[in-house]
Amino acid sequence: MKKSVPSLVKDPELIKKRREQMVKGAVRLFIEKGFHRTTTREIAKESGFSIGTLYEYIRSKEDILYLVCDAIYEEVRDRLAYHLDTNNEGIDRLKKAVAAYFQVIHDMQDEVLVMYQEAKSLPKEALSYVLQKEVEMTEMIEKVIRDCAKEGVINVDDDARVKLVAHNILVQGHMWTFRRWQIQKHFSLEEYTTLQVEQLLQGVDHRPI
Amino acid sequence: MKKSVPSLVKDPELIKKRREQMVKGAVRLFIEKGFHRTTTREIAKESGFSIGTLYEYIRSKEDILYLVCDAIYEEVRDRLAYHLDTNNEGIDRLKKAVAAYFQVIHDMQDEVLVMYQEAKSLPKEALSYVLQKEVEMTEMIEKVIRDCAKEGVINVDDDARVKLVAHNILVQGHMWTFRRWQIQKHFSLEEYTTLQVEQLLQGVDHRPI
Amino acid sequence: MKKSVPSLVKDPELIKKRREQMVKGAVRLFIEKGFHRTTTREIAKESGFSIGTLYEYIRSKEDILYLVCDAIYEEVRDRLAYHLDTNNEGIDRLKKAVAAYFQVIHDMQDEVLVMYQEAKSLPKEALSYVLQKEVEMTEMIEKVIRDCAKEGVINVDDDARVKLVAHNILVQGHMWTFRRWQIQKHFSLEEYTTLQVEQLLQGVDHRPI
Amino acid sequence: MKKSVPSLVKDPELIKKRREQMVKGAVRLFIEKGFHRTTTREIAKESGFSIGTLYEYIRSKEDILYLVCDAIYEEVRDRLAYHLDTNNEGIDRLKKAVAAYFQVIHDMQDEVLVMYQEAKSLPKEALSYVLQKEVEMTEMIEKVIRDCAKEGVINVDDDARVKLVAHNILVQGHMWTFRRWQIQKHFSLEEYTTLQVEQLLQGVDHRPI
DNA sequence: CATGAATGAGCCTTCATTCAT
DNA sequence: GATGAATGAAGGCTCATTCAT
Repeated sequence: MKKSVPSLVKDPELIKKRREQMVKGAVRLFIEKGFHRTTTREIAKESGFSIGTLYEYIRSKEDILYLVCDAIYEEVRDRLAYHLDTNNEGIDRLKKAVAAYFQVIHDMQDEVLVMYQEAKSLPKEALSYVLQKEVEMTEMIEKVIRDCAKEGVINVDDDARVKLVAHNILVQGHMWTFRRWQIQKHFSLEEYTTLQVEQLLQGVDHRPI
Repeated sequence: MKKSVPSLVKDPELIKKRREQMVKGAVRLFIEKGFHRTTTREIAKESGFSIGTLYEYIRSKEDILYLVCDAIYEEVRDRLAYHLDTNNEGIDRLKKAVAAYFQVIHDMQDEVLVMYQEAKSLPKEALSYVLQKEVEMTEMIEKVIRDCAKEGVINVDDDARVKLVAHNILVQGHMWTFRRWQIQKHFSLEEYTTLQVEQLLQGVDHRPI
Repeated sequence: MKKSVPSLVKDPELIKKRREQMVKGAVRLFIEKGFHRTTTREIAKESGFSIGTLYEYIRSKEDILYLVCDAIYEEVRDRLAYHLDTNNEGIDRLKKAVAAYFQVIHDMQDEVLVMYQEAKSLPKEALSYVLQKEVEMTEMIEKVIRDCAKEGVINVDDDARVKLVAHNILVQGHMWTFRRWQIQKHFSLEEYTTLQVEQLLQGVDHRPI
Repeated sequence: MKKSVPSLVKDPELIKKRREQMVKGAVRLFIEKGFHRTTTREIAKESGFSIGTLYEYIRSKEDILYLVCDAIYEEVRDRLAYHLDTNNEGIDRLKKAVAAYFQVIHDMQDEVLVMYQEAKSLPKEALSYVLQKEVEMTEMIEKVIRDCAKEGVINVDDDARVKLVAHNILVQGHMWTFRRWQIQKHFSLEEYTTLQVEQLLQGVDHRPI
């Protein structure tokens, strides 16, 4: 399911290492000036090698964007998965999940921003792969909601509503970075999290015991 | 507060007319291929005049982007304002506002998408002007919420919560276009509106009498 | 049947003029260092305009090569046609034709050399168009042979032989430029022409009265 | 008289073996895409070793072209020499020589084509060496003609005419590959050979007894 | 005012060659 | 001797912008 970017270099260890450098450098630059205004030479330099070497590990500039988006998604998902793993019970399961998710987004603000703003420049096929990750993220959140519903701590009758709530949560995460110039002026992350959870819970007809 | 784009042409009527052509053409192209992949030549052609003429009415390509973003925001705001004008009472005021807002976004899906995706490429100053419009939009929604609160049909105690709810509504509008590949597969606009309003109302602790 | 190279410039007069400059400059450079070792920048400079302007009149470097080959063939053919026009009778018709052809090749030695050496780098389709010109040239020579045969001054029974003789003549023309480092050391153009005609005539079983 | 290409490797056996691989691979690629469009990496791969190894046996890409041209010439000449060795008498000596030469060219069509098309890219000095082989070939043919003349089976008075006829034969060989898209459509190799010999013989004033 | 030809900085990418392992 | 990762000069091409007509 994962699209692999071909490389002229054979050693897989080296490919991994160099691509990590590359992604790191590219993210820094994309954050600063966006994908289109960043040149491949700048990326090479920021990554610590020559333009020739850069092209030993990718075929085109778009490959870098794909690598960047892929890496960011991977990290977001891994971090989230890690936090969701903790055994929470009852309504806490959802609360902690939201908090964890918001925290991950917060920690990776710039990266998340870049990814959502530049992914559209991906070639069609690559874009599909990346969007698939978004679907996976949604499903992770959906699962938490469904689990809570099964336990009876929240009341979300139909599947459509589960989907909607999941999307809402996801988007409220993005909102923390996309509207930061407004939101973060008024709320700390904790406040934001608390308030959104309250909104959410009432909304899903949570009845405290 | 509005940033005016200088033109070499004097006749204001003409400026208006030409820029309307220009924005219309540019939006079509930006929707299709994005700001960076669209050339000024293409914009001129799509607008129905020569590249030379194009530059009689703007100073740089970025000016076009500003004009486009400005025009789209203007239209969204105007349409929304028009719908909010209708005299609604009680909780309907909010319901109708949300519905109207979602409808406007729906009607202008492509334009909204383009604006939010490309605005980041605006020069700093121009970006500020455009973001200001976002603030205005938020305030329009905030006002509706506050009015409802005053009437007592909803219960939003503090100002922070008002802001948050307003932002949530706004963002749920964007979500309708940004995640359309997911959302619009599962919901019609009416369903989406109904469900989101339900979520919202429960969330703002609306107690039906 | 002629493949036209698209241009961004509209004025046909200008296109013609600029392309003539371009072909002239390119031929000079191709003669000196070949197609692959000549850069588009050099061609632009040699033609007297900027690289940007160059690309207003062509789409790719290969277009230049096509223009060059086309122009050379056109000129060779036109010159040849002009000489064949003269009313000759009897065996003179053939003698004069060969002489005229050799003379044209001689006058355009460098151009002919370049064309035959570089045409292979043309994209497939363009190559076909150019090879078509070669066919036309062959047919012109074939006609002369056939006319002499009809008159009875030479004796070439079947069509295959006509073709062969025509090709031989054509190739003996190329030989004058391709093997010049050998041939032109030993013969003047007149000597070469005389000798080849002699060979040719005996070969086609010419019986002097 | 043979220009030797320096190698970093000492073992002459190895040099020979590797260079044979190299030439074989390079010819395949040159036939397919020409010298300039073939990369050294491709040649290394096609030859079965690494780019690093390739450069152990040559100094530059042009060395490969030289090796290729040299090898092809060598083979053509050897094959031709082998066929000329047979003891023929009278006019058969010439007939068989031409037939043998055409056959060799026919058997090595692609190689011959490549050599004549790419040799021009050789550095000046290397080109001289290669052209020298052409001279040798011409001399081989000249000798056959002269031998026949001495025997009195053909009548070629002066040396100039011998040279010319030799060149004609040589070039008619090339013609079989260079104009194959025309010639081979109309003639089989036997037909071509027969017809060309007829032309030739009549031309050199052959009087059958 | 309108036109469109001219400009050239700058971009992405390739590839012959080197050299440490 | 063999390998292949690293290098960077150089090439083809684009496109925002200008300016003479």
